[in-house]
Amino acid sequence: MARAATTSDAFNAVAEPRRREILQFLATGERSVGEIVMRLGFEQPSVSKHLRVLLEVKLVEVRRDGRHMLYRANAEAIRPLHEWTSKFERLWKHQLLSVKERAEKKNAV
Amino acid sequence: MARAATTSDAFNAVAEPRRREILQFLATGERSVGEIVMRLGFEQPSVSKHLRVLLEVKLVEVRRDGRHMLYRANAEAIRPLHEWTSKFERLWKHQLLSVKERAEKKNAV
DNA sequence: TTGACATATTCCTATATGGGAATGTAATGT
DNA sequence: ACATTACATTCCCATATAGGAATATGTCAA
Repeated sequence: MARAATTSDAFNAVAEPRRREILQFLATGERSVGEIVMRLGFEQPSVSKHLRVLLEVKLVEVRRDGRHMLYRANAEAIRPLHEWTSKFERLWKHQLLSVKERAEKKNAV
Repeated sequence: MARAATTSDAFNAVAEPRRREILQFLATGERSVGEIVMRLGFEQPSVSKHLRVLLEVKLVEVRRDGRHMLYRANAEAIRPLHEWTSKFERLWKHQLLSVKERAEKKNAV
């Protein structure tokens, strides 16, 4: 089997750095494709293709306004990622503490 | 260009569901490859290969104990993902609120 | 040394990209 | 109707998988 499709879930969709940039920009508000192109400096077809992937996994939503397609982030779809990573929160806090303690012990000697 | 390598960063590494399962299991403590195979039921070579990817992006660390290789999660490496998703936290709380408000308005009528 | 156990690597292959270039489609103004 | 603006889609291709099967490597025990 090959790698799972980028459209298979939010995890795969946000693995692409440019899609993360687009999402972050959209977090500041609804934007047209042209505005995204202007801001991020990617090729227009590239932006359209990335938006399609984000749309398929519902990370963004669209509405038409005349000739413009206005995209907005759907933060709800990012929540599962946030929750998954949260499972490790306790662990990294603890691990950081351990490192700190070892460092202090060293200094004490 | 093709898709970025799974080993290019943590985002790409955790896009694979099985690697997420392995990481979660390792969050409960240090485990040998055999234990992971037993617990998750994947083929041993598959587990080894996934662990290699996780290792390359430093999501796990290893040490040898006799014939066993003991892997543990390095939660620190997951933090960037957590922080990236956190950027949308305010947004999804707000969006949820909007949905709720619309629902209440509807009920009020 | 030999055998058994534990893990890693290699080879193979179908599949899914992401970028670039070119082209298609939809909506608006005149 | 026609040109223009704003996006979307298609085609092509180099590249990177992930799984399965087979094999290699490393470690300990007798």
